[in-house]
Amino acid sequence: MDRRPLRPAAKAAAARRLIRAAGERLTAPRAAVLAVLLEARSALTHHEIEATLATTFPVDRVTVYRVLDWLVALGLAHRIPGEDRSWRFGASRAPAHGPHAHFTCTRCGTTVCLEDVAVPPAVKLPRGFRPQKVELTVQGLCAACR
Amino acid sequence: MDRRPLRPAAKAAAARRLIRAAGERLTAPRAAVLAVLLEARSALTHHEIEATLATTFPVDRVTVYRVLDWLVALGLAHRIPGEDRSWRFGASRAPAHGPHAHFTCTRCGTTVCLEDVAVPPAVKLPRGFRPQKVELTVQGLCAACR
DNA sequence: GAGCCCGGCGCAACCGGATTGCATCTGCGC
DNA sequence: GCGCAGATGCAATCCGGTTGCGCCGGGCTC
Ligand SMILES: [Mn+2]
Ligand SMILES: [Mn+2]
Ligand SMILES: [Zn+2]
Ligand SMILES: [Zn+2]
Repeated sequence: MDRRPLRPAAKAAAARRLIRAAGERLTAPRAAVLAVLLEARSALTHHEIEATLATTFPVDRVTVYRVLDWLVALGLAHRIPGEDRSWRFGASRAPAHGPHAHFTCTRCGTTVCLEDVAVPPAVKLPRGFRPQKVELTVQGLCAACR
Repeated sequence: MDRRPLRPAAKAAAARRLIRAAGERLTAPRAAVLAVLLEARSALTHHEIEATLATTFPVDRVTVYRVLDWLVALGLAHRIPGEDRSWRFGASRAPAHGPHAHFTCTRCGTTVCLEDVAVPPAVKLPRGFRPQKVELTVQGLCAACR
């Protein structure tokens, strides 16, 4: 999987700006984790985030978990359940990051957001069921794995 | 969650018939696990299956895992990834059990197959990506939990 | 700039679903 | 019935994620 950073310095600054704008306490681990998500070309597992940070700014794995939870609660990131019983995290770029589909490669596990795929807003449910959220995931092979 | 059996004896016979028809070795744990799935009104976790069997025909939990894998590989059951990092299993009733959506209650965890909800057959993917399977999951509250 | 304090951090222990290794048992073809 | 490939049971292990707790430091107050 390709997760080369896109303009690391700019993303680090953007991360700090986003945290400040949210009125939250700015700490080095928070900025570092969010910067990694902003730089990434795909949604990352906890392990991938930790590994990316290891070379530049090691952060305790529990802290990474807690920062990710916090980012999700804040709406700055979203959590994507995976086939492999681990979660992947992606930055929520737009302020009101709407529902969107995801693609997961069955071979390498890479997961990307499909921002422009419309998720069916409503499906027919059994009587009395109330929908809250719709999740649409496409599985297949990514361009690199074909 | 309601998982009262639907005609247990008939389902047990159906389970044995399905395994025989598949040309596979018929063992007591296999028949018992498949019967539980056929009787269930919703998709069950490994734990729920084990608990259901405990009263009538206790099966080692590792065996349950292995039987479930085997049923999925055989196409007699399908595996639904859940929000809670556990899997749920449902019998695949039709021989060519097509793609269908699922509903998961965010309160009690009950997961049911929505056999009649059309899953979008094709979504626009990035260049070079090849789709294999589409998964559509609706989260919300079930009738009992509202 | 120094001090305070609450919330964030690191560390170690823990949890639970799932997997693996291996010896024993058994369904079923002969 | 026999034999054996393959299924089962048991114990140990793995691994993603969580919890408890003492220390630390970001940011407000003056
Ligand atoms: Mn996404
Ligand atoms: Mn189903
Ligand atoms: Zn791939
Ligand atoms: Zn419910």
